Amino acid sequence: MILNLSDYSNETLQHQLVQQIRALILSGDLEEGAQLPSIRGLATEQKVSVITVQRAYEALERHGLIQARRGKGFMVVALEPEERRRLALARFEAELHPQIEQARAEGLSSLELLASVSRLLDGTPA
Amino acid sequence: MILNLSDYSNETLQHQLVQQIRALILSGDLEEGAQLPSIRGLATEQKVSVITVQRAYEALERHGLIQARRGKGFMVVALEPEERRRLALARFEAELHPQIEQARAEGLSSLELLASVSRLLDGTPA
DNA sequence: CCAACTGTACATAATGTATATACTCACCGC
DNA sequence: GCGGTGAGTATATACATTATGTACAGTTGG
Repeated sequence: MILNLSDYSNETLQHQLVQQIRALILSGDLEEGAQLPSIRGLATEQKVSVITVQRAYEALERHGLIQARRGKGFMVVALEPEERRRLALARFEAELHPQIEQARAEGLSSLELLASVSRLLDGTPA
Repeated sequence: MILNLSDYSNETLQHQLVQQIRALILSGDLEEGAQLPSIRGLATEQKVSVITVQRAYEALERHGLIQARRGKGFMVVALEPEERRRLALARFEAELHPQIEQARAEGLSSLELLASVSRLLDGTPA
């Protein structure tokens, strides 16, 4: 599995794992029913501890994205494309909402924020 | 000082302090040159430990928003309104950028993200 | 049945957060 | 000038979170 973990990131290893596997699932790169690497396999491959992967997989399970089968491993659950889109949007908005509140509290207007977001989005193709 | 700290927030007490005092400064509610409450004073008022306030004030000092004077206390530095706006925008964009990257990695398009942001911004007056 | 692989559980160490307290510096009144 | 008071700064400790390493229990295939 192609993952890009950094020991220098502000994000915990666990969080990096969750985010990157989540992206593979919600984008459809990891298909429903697909088998995830075993906890030990991924820990060895990514040179992290077993518990780090375990905790990441548990978080993804709580998010409803994967399911554990003891003795078999974890696999991707079946989600409609619309449901995947809904989950992605929900996460984005949940993260964005407090940032907007803080920016407003700091004196920025909706117009300024919208212009800022547009600039960030224009930086890369849709 | 009117602050709203919650023991039940996902954010650390320290972070809550930083964000709320930062908002008071950048919005202009706390004027340049204004004296901040002493570390002990604010700790007593907000019923938190002295070190919690100390760490928050240190962070705000690193952000360039306040300055310590031993024996005198901390005070708000002089910032042009345009500089305050620039700082507020920089924070917002720094927080938003990784969220946009993650949302894209999860399969969302720029149009979807822009629509989402607009919805969130339309929820409250500019 | 047994070996190998799987997830799950547990003990330990390091780091971050928060509390309480002590030390040092600055200011002000006598 | 000196002492008291209040300021920031530093230190020890406890707790929560993160990560490592290892052992236990379940599953599968030969």
